[in-house]
Amino acid sequence: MPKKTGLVALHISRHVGRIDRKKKSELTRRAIVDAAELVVGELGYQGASISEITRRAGVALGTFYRHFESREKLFDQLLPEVGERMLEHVRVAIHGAQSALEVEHTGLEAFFDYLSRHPYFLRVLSEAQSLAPIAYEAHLKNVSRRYISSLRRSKKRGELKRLREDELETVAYMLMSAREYLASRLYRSGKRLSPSSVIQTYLKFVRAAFEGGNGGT
Amino acid sequence: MPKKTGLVALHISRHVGRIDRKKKSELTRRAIVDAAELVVGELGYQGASISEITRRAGVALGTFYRHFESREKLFDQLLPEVGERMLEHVRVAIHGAQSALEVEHTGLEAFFDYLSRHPYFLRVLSEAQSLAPIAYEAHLKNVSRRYISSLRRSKKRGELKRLREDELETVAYMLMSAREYLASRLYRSGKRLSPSSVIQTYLKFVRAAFEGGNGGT
Amino acid sequence: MPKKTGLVALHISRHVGRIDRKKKSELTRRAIVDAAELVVGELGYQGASISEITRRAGVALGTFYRHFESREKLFDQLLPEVGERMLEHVRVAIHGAQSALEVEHTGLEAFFDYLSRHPYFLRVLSEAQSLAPIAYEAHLKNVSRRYISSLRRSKKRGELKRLREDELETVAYMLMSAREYLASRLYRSGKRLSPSSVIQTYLKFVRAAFEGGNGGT
Amino acid sequence: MPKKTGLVALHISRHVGRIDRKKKSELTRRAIVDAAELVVGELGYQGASISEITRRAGVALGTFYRHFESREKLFDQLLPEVGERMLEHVRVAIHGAQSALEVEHTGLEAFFDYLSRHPYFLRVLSEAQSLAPIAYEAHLKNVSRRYISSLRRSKKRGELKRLREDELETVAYMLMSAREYLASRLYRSGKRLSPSSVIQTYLKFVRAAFEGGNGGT
DNA sequence: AATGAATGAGAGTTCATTCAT
DNA sequence: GATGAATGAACTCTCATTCAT
Repeated sequence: MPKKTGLVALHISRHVGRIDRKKKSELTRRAIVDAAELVVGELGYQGASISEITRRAGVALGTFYRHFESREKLFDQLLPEVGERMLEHVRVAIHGAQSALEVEHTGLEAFFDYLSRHPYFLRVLSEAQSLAPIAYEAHLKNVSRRYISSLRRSKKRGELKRLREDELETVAYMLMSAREYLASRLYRSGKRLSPSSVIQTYLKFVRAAFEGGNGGT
Repeated sequence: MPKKTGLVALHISRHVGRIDRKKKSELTRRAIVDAAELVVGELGYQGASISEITRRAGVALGTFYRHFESREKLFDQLLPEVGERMLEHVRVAIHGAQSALEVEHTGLEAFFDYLSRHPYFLRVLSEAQSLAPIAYEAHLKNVSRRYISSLRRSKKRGELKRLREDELETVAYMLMSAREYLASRLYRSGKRLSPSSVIQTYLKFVRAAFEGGNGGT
Repeated sequence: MPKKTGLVALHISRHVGRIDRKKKSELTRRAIVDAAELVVGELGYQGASISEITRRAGVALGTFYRHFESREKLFDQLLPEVGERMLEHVRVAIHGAQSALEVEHTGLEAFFDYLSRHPYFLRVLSEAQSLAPIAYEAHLKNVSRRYISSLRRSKKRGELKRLREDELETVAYMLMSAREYLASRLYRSGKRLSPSSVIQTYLKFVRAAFEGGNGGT
Repeated sequence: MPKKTGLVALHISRHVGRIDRKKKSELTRRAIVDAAELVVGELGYQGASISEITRRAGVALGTFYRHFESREKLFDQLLPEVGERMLEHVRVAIHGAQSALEVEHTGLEAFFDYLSRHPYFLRVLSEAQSLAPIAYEAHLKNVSRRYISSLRRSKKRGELKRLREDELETVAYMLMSAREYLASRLYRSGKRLSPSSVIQTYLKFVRAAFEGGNGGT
């Protein structure tokens, strides 16, 4: 019995060993991604050297290259990955919203809320446009896909009478860029504006476009 | 006599020399700025090395430091300087517009027109947000000051009833960011959208916010 | 009973296991050596990383260090080991040759034949001179020992009248180097010469030195 | 006068300045090449890191890249450059030799003489075959061109009756490789042989092939 | 005996900046 | 003022080797 158990145990321990290794490796990868978000948030993509990232992640420099092909490849993955966490936060918040305008309202509040809790995210997002364009495109796709289909559903429910189906994409991009930009204004530099007043103005603007009858053209 | 003449001549030549020098120096400086716009437009701020910029400007590397304290300082001045040329183009176009909406319409068309004529400008503009933040702020100030006071004038003429005075700044930022962003979409990457359709949607959106009665809150 | 059987079985299996293990271990070692020849042949000693060698051998990276103390130690053993296979091929071919000249002729043909069948060998051989000097010396010793004693036997049979006993070593080295070098010329780069014409010239050269009366000094 | 002289002096000094700079730059380049020969001679191509080479040349690391595009490009130029100095030494020595055999004799002695005076050259030469193949080819071309035309001239003078015109290239390669190889034997590792005895055997070998009537085929 | 994630020294290369001319 | 050779800190990336499993 002990022998068999021993063997079984061995068998298991081997198996467990592999799982452990894989798990540990996954943890290391996550540590690097988290450190990268931190460092990019503080120093920007340019200042985010591999040595600084690994130093903060608490791993050796060479370890980086077991998890990412290159610095560039990390940056290609960083925003989509941490962006997904932000999206999840917003998704939860807007669940159950009754109208397109409510989605805008709750969504923008949730976005601002996420930013105040994750101060590093905004720089990861905004610098990506120039410095990690592949990541930015991927993230944008993630966001715009949901955004556009949300607008479409609203239109099918009878809202957004002014906007044609084929205009929803441009509208989505305008609103996403406005949100991102207002966020930059709020959470960086001067900060002369308050989140709530910005939200109010944004909503007023959006309401005008979303409500009312057919807007022509 | 010859001496005196010589001296006078020298004096004159010195004087002329100074004017020439100043002129020549100014020309050199301009050559560097122009080359910088070109190089940043092609290779981005990151790829714009001093040696590449001076090579294109046709001056020696060391000459750069006669005109700019450092690479960063050049980048601090680049966008405000070339941005002024873009603004002038737009300014001329919107001169004589009768309403806020017409300003928007003519202004956006002029902006797009400028971009298609100066393909390097867009990258200088959009990358500046991350890579030359001081320049970006300065440019933004230049643009927003004119934008906001234009909106104010419209409001004084009885337009923009929905918007309160203190909301004009936020509105201006939203619209500037939307313009810049739509430009990125149009003049880079996929280009699935046509300028005119984007302009139409943009205007419809803006019209909704600009026209109509008081929008509450 | 089941227990005892179990134990016996275990004992047997252990015994068998040991033989198997030894065999398997030897197979693994051979797999690594073969992979190393392949990789060095393709990428050179410099490009032959442990990870590439083990990848091609189908074993884990760490397994390498069960069989070789270090990368360098592998390279110390590689050429002598694969060189022995080449030598065997030549040995078989020259068996029964009637004169020193016939040995030269058949041997050179067999050498060229081996190279065309084992395209990886030549690089393992020629780069070893710089990059695996210990291996090169060992291989050279293997080759020259046989070569010199073959020349000696010929001399004892009355051939090679021009050459003194103490000159045979230098002659052997000259001929070996010429062979290796001609092989490089033939099987690499330009290949403007044909094997048979090179062999003819080589033999003419050797014949002159091997035949005829005492050459003086 | 002083003024004019001053101006002239200025003019001259400017001109001289440029020449000085160019000269100084050329000296720096030469210092790097010399250091590279030294380091490759001691540590081999593999051990010849840029940092070690520049350290010995007494210049900053970055200076290297003002004179060579890359480490590889330096290695492409190193052997042809230092090889030319060796060739010059040999050229002077064989000047006035009366026969092909005398050329061989004087040339080999001069080669060995050069090697004993420039102990670093041999490794630069022999490792180049594997580690700087472009340089090796270039050097070989330099050497073989002279060698082959020297053999041709001898043949035209009635020597080398055994060898056909089209065999001279193969013969040249055989002899060059034999010389290089014998040099390796003499100036590296064991050194059991003396230069003079090696030269004697080499010459005996060559004499057999060079002299005598038509050797058939 | 086999595994493969982790390590970290060290490589080649870039480039903003300096300064003697 | 203009020049451009020289500088060296800082970067990304490689890979032989170790060792816990």
